[in-house]
Amino acid sequence: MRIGQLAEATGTTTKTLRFYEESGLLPPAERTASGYRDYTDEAVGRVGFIHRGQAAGLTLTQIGQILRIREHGQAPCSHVRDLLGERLRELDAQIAELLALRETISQLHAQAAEPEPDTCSADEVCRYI
Amino acid sequence: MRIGQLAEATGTTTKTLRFYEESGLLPPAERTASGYRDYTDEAVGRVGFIHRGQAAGLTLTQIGQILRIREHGQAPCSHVRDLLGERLRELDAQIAELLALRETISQLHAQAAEPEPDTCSADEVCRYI
DNA sequence: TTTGACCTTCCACTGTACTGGAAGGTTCAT
DNA sequence: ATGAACCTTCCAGTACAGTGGAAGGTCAAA
Repeated sequence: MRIGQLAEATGTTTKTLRFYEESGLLPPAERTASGYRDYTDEAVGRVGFIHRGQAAGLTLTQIGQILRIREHGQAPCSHVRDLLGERLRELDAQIAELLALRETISQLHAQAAEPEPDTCSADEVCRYI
Repeated sequence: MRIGQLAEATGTTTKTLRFYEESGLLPPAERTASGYRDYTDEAVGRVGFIHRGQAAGLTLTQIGQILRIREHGQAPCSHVRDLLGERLRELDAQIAELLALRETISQLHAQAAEPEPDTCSADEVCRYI
C-alpha cells in the first residue's frame, strides 16, 4: 500500500504520515525498488490508534510513549491509565479556568452592551476594559 | 522612566516591553541622549490595558486593533463589544468541546482502572484506546 | 512517447506570546 | 578607575502539529 492510499484509508494526508514517521510515531515503512514507501495493512491500525489517542486528548509525544512501550514488548496499560488520569486532571483545571474567564468576559460584555457611554474619557483606552 | 522601571511597575519584563513595542502595542518610546528608552507615566496605563485585555481573553492582535482605533481618535467601544461577544461565543464552544472530551476520557479512564486485562491482545496497541 | 498523477527529499513556515543569549554601550556608586 | 547593574540591537529558539512549496524521480494509461 502506498502512502497516498494509506492517507486515504485513514483520512489524513501524505504530508502528515511522513511527519508521523519522522516523529517516530510510525515505524519507517518498507520501500519499493524505486523508493516508494510500501505499507502493510497494520499501518492502518497504527494510524487509527494515533487518531484515537488524539481524540482522547493525548499529545503526539504521549502517544509516542505508549507506542514505544508497546514496541518494547510490554503492555502499556498502566502507563495509559496514568496518562489518562493526568489528562483528566489537566482538563478539569482547564475547564475551571475557562469557566472563570467566561464569567469575567460575560460581565464585561454585559457592561459594554449598554448604550454608548458619554463618560468615555480620553485618558483611558476603553472604560470597558 | 526607563524600561526596567516600567517593567517593574507593570509586573512584566523588559524583553516583553520591547516585544510589545515591536508588535505595535506600545508606541515607540522617546529616547535619552544615550539611546535608552524613556517612558512617560502614560505607558504604565497602556501596559495595564494590555494586561487587562489579556485577562479578558483577547489576543495581542485584538488588543492592538482596539489600541489603533483609539489612536485614530475614535472610541473603540463598539469594536470592543463585538470582540467580547465573539470571544464569548468561542469560549462557549471551547468549553463544550472540553466537557465532551472530559466525558470521553473519563470513560476511558474508568475502563483502564479495571485490573490488568488478560485480553490484552498483541495485534492492537492498547485496548483502552 | 507523452501526459498526469503519484512519489521522493529538503527547507522553511504557520500562529501565539514571548524567552534566551551574545556582544557591546551607559550610568552610578565606591 | 573600576565594577555592578542597567541599557541597546540582533538572531534564534520555545511548544504544538502540522503545512507549503520547490526540484526532481516513477508509474500506468492513451
